[in-house]
Amino acid sequence: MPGQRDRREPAPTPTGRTGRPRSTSRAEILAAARRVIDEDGWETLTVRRLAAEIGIGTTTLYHHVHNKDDLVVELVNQHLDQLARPELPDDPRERIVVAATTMHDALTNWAWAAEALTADGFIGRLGDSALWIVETIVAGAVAAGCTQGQAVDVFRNIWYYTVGEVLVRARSDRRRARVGSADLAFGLDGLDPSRQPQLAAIGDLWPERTALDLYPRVLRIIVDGLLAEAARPV
Amino acid sequence: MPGQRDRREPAPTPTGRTGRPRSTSRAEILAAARRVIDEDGWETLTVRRLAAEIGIGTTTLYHHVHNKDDLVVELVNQHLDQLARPELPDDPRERIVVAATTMHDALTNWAWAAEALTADGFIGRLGDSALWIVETIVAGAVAAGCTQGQAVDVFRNIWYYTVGEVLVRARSDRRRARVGSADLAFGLDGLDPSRQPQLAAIGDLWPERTALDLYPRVLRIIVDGLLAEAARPV
DNA sequence: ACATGTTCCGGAACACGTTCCTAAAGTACA
DNA sequence: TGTACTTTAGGAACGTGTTCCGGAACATGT
Repeated sequence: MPGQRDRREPAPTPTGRTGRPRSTSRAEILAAARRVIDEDGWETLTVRRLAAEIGIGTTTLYHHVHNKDDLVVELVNQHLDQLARPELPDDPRERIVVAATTMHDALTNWAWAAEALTADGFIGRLGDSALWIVETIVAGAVAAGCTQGQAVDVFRNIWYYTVGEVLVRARSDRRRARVGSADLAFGLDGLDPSRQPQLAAIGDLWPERTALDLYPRVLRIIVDGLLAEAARPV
Repeated sequence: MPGQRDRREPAPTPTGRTGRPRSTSRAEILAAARRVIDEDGWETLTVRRLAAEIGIGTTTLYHHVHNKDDLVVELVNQHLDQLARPELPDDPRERIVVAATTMHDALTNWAWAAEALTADGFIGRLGDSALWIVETIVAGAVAAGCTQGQAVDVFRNIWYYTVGEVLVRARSDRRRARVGSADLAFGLDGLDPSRQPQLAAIGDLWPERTALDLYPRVLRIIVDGLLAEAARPV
């Protein structure tokens, strides 16, 4: 019954392979996904929509991709792949900062990438293309005097902070878009000054502060602190 | 407009009300949700299951709760509410650390609480019971010499780090439980030593390092750094 | 008693991600 | 040519969160 589709079957390719030939490829799926996102936005990327875009059955996707998370992680990988490799400074500490900032910016600029961060064990699914960042940070920490174990800690904690920053910001943006008001996004209105005097006093300062991008500065603070702690004899 | 903070009405409004009386209450729903989680685990908490537990129609839930996220956030709020208020030290810096650690521990100990963190604008939906933490941190920063704006920054960045830590750990745990192997959880096996020499060398050190709980120490580093930066004249 | 106004309940239905299972479309060998 | 084997395709169906809308259940007015 199926197969009456007008999709051209790929070349016969009599290369020793047996079984039914694939009608589509993982690459084609990823490309279509990017197309959907670019054209109609991240929110419209559903499995069915994606399948329709290619002209294949919905469930056929699952023979090329484990699940949607997998697909998104792959998209982010692909995206990080095309990232321009920044010039790395000589100072190991600065190398760490540059590498981390690169990844941070890449994740922030593509809002939908934040979705991938919540996928189970995202880091573990990074491709070679993104691993250079991890490698750079760990190597930088070692070069700065850390043991290997401490270097892992350095990366992990940088990663924690980065993920949190990207995620919280992305989620707050989404809520702000839905609610409409920037103040309401953080809900710091209508609180009791007698119980939360400082918060009540701050009030409208909050959204204005949230607009600031302090990532590089705070990142430096964290890196400095971690390296200093590692150097300190226990 | 949403104002779910000032919802203080357990009584079903005895008199003067017109219309059909409620057959259930928000409180009852929350209690049932806790019961389901405690008995059969967080994963089994579905909208239908919850409704069945109470004996009401599935969609009736949505007249008492905006959506499932809302319910979870409320559960976490309720949970933070019952948290023992720790004794706060005199040193403002230490007060910050204690407050942040309290929230961190609360979120880590209840794995399902991590789910709430991914809800849009979680902080903005915190109830009075949890706001004391925010207040404490902000007030502590001010007491330590920060301007109000800097105090907001201090809290925000502590929050970023905390969310990232909790979330990444929770997600890694989940993946590890599914995959089985601890090494695979971070996927640092089978990488190319010529391209990622440091990572390849580290190998099995990773899971062992991940097991460490460095939150308090790194938190202190961040707090110290942020306060120092705030004190530094620009 | 009946109509009106108001509030709440819940079944039907939808879109989503995902799994199962059978049929299709090839190759390899008789 | 036909039969066996192998690999892919995709429809049916499930469980999920969520919305719509008709009607039930009350208080009040006539």
